[in-house]
Amino acid sequence: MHTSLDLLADAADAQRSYDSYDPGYISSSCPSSPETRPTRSVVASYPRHLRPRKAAHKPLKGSRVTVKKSKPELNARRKELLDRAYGIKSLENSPVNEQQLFVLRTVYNEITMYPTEPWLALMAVVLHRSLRQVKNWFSNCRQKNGSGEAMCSDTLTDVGERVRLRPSAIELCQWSDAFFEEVIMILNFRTARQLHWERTRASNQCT
DNA sequence: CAGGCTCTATGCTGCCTAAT
DNA sequence: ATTAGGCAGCATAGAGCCTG
Repeated sequence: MHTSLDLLADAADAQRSYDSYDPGYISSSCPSSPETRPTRSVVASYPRHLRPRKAAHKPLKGSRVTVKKSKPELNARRKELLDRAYGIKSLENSPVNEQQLFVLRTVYNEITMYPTEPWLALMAVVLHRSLRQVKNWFSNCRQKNGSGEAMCSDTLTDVGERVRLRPSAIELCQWSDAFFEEVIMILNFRTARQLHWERTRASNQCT
């Protein structure tokens, strides 16, 4: 499997190679569909799923970022992503599958421990998890691994928004929503392909 | 089966920032 | 300067899994 930095470098090359960015290519039928996600609830006949829960947090209204200049198309794209992310209904307490875990860990370890809301929404859409689940995953990961504040530094995106990124990610290139999307799509696709190859090989060895 | 561990989700609190 | 809103950190609840 390629290293995470390889993937980032590939995405950086991809970004440099095209002029017009078309953000509409994320298909609703992404590889990590909900029916492929193993859930404890399914195994245990949904015992917890059917039980009443305390009220969830209110949806977040927007990340606290400083915008130097606004881009109507960027804002429209973000609204679309957020709408789709909020529309995802994941099973409660369902653990992330192998593919989702690899993508999330790569972002956490190689890019940022503090993704902005648009980036969280993008990951939610691509990985087919709810926005809150992705947000909780990062929150819990920081909790498990310590705050790690010193491991991320402030930097500015192409539209002047402040984000906290890993030093290695800052060195790579200028970050933007489009570039992050490129990275996630490549990462998700390669992970899906790799896992498919490994499963195929394992089943062939069994027969 | 009990106890410990892990993972996900929730509630609370303090801090920060933008708005007034 | 004050205030309101949002976020991160922390503690903890609850469920599943594993092991003895």
